Amino acid sequence: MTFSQNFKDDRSASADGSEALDLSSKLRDAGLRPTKQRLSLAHLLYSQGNRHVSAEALHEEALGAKVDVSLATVYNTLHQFTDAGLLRAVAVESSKTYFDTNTTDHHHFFIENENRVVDVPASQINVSDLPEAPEGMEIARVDVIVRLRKKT
Amino acid sequence: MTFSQNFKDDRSASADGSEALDLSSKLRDAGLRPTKQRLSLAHLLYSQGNRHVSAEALHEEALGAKVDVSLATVYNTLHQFTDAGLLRAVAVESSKTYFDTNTTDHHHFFIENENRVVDVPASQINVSDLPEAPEGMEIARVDVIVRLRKKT
DNA sequence: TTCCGTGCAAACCATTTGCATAAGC
DNA sequence: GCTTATGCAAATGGTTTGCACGGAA
Repeated sequence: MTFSQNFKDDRSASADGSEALDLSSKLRDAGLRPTKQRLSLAHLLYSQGNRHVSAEALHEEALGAKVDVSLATVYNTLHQFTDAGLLRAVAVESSKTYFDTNTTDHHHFFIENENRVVDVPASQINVSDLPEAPEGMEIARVDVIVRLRKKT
Repeated sequence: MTFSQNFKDDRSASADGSEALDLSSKLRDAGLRPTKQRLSLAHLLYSQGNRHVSAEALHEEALGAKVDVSLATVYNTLHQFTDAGLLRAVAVESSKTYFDTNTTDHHHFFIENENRVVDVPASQINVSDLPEAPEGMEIARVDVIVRLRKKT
């Protein structure tokens, strides 16, 4: 369920193949066939703690790790993972979409001049007195984005 | 649509001068030459209370009102207004950028299936216990987006 | 074998840019 | 007149789609 943030060997599966099995079942549980590409991307995404990646960045990372995937497949995979609840799309005003490997309740810093997203644990921000949702609507989620800029 | 709209609390509504003069000075004060196109777009934006528009929607609205502007000029104008503090860009995950005529402190509902943005007064949401900004950074703004979906 | 997933390239859509013309001052 | 805006069309950048091939069940 949760992934250790301290992987000593982050490139290859452990000797008994347990990480590969973990990822396989994670995908299978989500209704996704554990194909080579999906497993490789899942490994890149989930073996380094919480991350915020764009499709393009993940694609380059994959190529750098000798994982041969097309950009289209990276997009498809990111969306499939998101639909399956394995990832979460983060809304910032930049034109790119960022995918967050942390799907638990939390918020974000957005560093304006670097276009970078950083997690803020839900416990560190208190949001209260939410307004009522209009008739027939319900609150799906509350996102808090704390925009940071360089101090002048 | 008309110049004779009711403004309950709008202090910029003119007492003796025309609205055109108001908009002219508003633009001038922002360091922008009050050209025909900018005045027309400002009129569309600011004569109907608070709005959230996309560039394309504003362009169509302008054409419908017999205001002849190109889409490129609409984009340029929206960004100039935003840089000048007359508008605010709203970040939602939709691929489009929305511009908000309300530049005061407030938050947003985002209606997921309609891709629509609605203001929430700052007074209706309480955000506290914000985390420290990292070294050398400061908090530029805190955006709260309450995502709404149709109740099932 | 039957599908589903993948790769590729072309398509798409929102947005930006370069450059010649037109408008403010 | 000198400068700044505008319009157009072409370029861009992120993302998506259609279709033929290849791999998983």
